[in-house]
Amino acid sequence: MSSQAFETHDHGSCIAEGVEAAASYCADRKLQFTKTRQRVLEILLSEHKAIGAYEILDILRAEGLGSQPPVAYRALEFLTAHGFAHRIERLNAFIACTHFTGGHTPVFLICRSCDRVVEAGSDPTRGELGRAASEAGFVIERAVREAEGLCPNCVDAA
Amino acid sequence: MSSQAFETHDHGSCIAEGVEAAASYCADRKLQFTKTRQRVLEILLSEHKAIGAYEILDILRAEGLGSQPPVAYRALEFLTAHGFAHRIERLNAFIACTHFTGGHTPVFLICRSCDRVVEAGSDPTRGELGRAASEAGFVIERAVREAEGLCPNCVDAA
DNA sequence: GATTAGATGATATACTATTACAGTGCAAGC
DNA sequence: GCTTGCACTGTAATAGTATATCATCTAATC
Repeated sequence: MSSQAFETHDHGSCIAEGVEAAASYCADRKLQFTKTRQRVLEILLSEHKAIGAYEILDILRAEGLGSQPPVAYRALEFLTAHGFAHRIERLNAFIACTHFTGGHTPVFLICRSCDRVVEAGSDPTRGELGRAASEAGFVIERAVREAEGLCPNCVDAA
Repeated sequence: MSSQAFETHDHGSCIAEGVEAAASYCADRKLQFTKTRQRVLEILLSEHKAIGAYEILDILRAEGLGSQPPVAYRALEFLTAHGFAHRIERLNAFIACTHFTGGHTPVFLICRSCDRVVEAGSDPTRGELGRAASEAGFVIERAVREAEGLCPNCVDAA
């Protein structure tokens, strides 16, 4: 399970399964899973780290898939809009979704030492944010929950 | 109380109290509450909205307090480092602290319609983030909890 | 074949943030 | 009084992130 991503795992299957899930989701809904979109998703899946739009763009450029910022941002917008990827606000960067089940409200744990980012599921109405919102009569549409700190591996190393 | 800031309130006292609290905190600790720092705090206190660094800079420039980005960023760094202001990651912008009590882990409710931002206190170890972190053995150093949606006033208006 | 919606290509620009270095003012200790 | 150190300021340059705009293309539909 993905909340275990701080541990070693069969990462090849992360990539294969992620692409497969997105492809079949798109096929079902007649969405265009174009070459650029697929490649960006693969790039995001290649590591459990957040990757900046311009870093992605560099790779696309090297592969002849586009050279201007909108190319990367359009693909990222598609991927995030459909839940295949998430934006990490704290880092102004993006990461592949590892809890792809349709709608969900992710929580992220960002290690400042090894840069790995782990996604965990959550209930948007619970937690401190949900409590504050219900007390104030606020209707949450999107929640950002990101924690920065040290992952178990880096805590042990220190 | 500040979680009531979606409601009408005596806003003049928000500004006066905020500046006063910061001034006395700095005096106690021999921190320099310089003119630029104070002015930036006043600007942030002037509305319960997040304000961008360049918007602040425009005001400083008009008042002859500095014209280059580092002027604004230095003041903002001072204010956020000492808890007088917070950065809203979702908006790449800043807001004055309304729960100034030393150390705390704020939660923000951002109205996408009227742009008002309300701060509520929280316990960093509780909530969905705390739960995910403790399950993963992750040590949280900084938490970002921001919800975007509609405040009570804007829900009623819609 | 005409229309339409979604995707792409390309240019330009806007917005956000940091690095670097020179200069200034002030207080502590000699 | 001098100088040393430190925090703050001034300024220029640059790095990093994101969007607007407009033209073009392509596939599905009518």
